[in-house]
Amino acid sequence: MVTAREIAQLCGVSVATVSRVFNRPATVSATTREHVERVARELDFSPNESARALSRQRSAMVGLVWDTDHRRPGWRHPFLQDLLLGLKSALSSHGYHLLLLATSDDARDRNPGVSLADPIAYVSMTRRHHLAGLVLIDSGTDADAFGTFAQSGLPCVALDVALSGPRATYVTSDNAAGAAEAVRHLAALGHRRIATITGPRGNAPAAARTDGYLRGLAEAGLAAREDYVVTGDFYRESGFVGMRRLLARKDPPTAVFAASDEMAVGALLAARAAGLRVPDDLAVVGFDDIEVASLVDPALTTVAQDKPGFGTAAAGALLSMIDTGVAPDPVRLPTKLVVRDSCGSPS
Amino acid sequence: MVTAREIAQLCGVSVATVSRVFNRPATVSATTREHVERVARELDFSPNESARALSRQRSAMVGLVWDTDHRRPGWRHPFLQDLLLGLKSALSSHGYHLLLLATSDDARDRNPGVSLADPIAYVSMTRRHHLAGLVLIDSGTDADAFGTFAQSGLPCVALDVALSGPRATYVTSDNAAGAAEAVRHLAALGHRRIATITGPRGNAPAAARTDGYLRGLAEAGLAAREDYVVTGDFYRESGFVGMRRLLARKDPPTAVFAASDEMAVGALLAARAAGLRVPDDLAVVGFDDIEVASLVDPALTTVAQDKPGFGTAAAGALLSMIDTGVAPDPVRLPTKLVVRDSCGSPS
DNA sequence: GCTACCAATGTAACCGGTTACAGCTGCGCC
DNA sequence: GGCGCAGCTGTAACCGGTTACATTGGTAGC
Repeated sequence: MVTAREIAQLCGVSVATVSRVFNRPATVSATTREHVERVARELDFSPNESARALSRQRSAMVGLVWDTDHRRPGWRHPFLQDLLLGLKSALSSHGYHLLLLATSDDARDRNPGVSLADPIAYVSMTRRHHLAGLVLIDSGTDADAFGTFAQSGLPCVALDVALSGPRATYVTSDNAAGAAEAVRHLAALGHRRIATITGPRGNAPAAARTDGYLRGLAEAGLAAREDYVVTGDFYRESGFVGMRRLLARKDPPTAVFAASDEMAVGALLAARAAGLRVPDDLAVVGFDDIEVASLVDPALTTVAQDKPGFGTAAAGALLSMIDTGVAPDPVRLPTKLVVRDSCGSPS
Repeated sequence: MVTAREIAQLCGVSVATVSRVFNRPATVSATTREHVERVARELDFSPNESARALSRQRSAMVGLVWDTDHRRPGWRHPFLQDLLLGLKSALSSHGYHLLLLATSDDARDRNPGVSLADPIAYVSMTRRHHLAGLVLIDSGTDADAFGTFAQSGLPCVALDVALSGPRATYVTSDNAAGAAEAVRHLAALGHRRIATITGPRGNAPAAARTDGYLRGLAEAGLAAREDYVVTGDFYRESGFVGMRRLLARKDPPTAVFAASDEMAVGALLAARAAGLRVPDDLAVVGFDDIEVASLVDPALTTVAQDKPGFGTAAAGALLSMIDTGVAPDPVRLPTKLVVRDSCGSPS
């Protein structure tokens, strides 16, 4: 690895000048700048990141806090891969890398009831590594943990969790609009008894989807019924159970909006178990557009989220916050209704 | 952030001693060691990682090279999330973090034909960040790129790509054994005409699965037939096309082993399109046990890979290589046949 | 011709640790 | 008593950059 000192010697200038060429090119005369740049290119020099981070008190890395819920080992993020892809490509174009922060499992064992094991440990790691900012992935319903981040003063952007602070913002889908569109779609197909299986209480996207469901009903001129709202937890099994409960109602619904594709799949299975045909006897709409949505039988009509968009939006918000020091407004990504076969065709 | 200097002052010792307490505790007398440890704990001190990396010429970070194939934008790793989970937990217990390396998309645009854009850029980034090692995820069939890593002298472990060198090793599933078991399972169900849809040429796991297929046939006392081997590329569509070609044979197979679940799903669809019932008219086995395997209809019998095992094995191999300086033997993870509904029950 | 100022560059302190080497102390042993 | 050695600790150089401040030379203005 060639150092700035060597470049400086070869060019007959001081290290300070070499450093300036890379950091404040405008303050260096064109002649020397070009000379240094040429030599640096020939020797394949680029500044050592550890030294740079130490000196500037700031590295070219952004931390990713992705702590899986201890109580739900089977939980998977519905589109982590696309998210990472989006993050990576947006960050790379600004020269940043993504550091996947890991706390020891010990911490999680010490705090068994808490989904995000130890926010303070993350903040401390962030400082020790001089990270430029943090991306926080929702890992359950533990809003307290996120407060620690917002108050830490570190630039951070949360995904699907409302976060606000002088240096904190978040990105989420326009969950309410997506849910409302789904419900209007069902209503347009002639359904009048439309139920919903919601996400867990305390989860912001879940709440927004329920709001959207109610709004969609209102927009379609339908009355909301309390007995048509059952609470799930985003997992498949809760969709199955929820659907079974809905079908046991006196006046069972003819259509259901599930707040996640996993639950929609569960609902599909429950319908099949009850001897109902989808979409003829029951219409189902999901939310997320995960990969399996197109594979189940019938293929699931669902509200698609802009998966890579999450990553690029998060990176964009974070980078602007790092550069300007002020938190941009929260980002609300548009959703898109993907019509497949689980609702039938317009009658 | 409190520094070692402050701890030293408070304890009335030199910074060197504080440093030794954290790095070579044995060389410090018990009295001072405990004193320093106590004060450090009270002030929540832990060494600054940038400074430490600079000084030691080695950071507590491992790089992840995950470059998606440019020619196949839709490609997704079958189990990236589990892999990361495994990696993260194994690394964290040794105090390491995972740095997701990103090259600018420019490089990829400059070298359009190459799946792994710019191995040299990755090696250089690794050096600049003083990374302790690299984890390489297979990103296509571009074996040349991996040679650059093996020769760089950096400790690196590849996933599903044979890599060897003084500081290089790899982890993979026991693909041959898994494939052989799948074929024996089909033979045990009475099938005598068993075909396969392979992965792409030049891909090591694909080749191993084909070998296993042939071995399985031999073990079942069945003769291999050239016209029962069609080449796919792991993607669903190639499974569809491959199955269609197999069904067009004079003497079509009654069972097929697909070298990936995606292709198995494609085969399922092709069978349905041809009016065949699975498993009655055709038995299908896949490989990977991705999430959709359990969701398709009929649920797919498949060879499951030890997904988090990949991560923990890779981390283990890498850490031991970092500590000892010598490359451990390649790891071959056992697979497990998961019997579902796509092959029917024993006749 | 002298001063004021600006642009370009060098000097040196600093970021916060690690570690080779040297110094000191106390002990055992001849 | 003196020597050697081991154990502990301090001193200071170093890792490789960044940047506040000083310095230099040149130019414009009066």
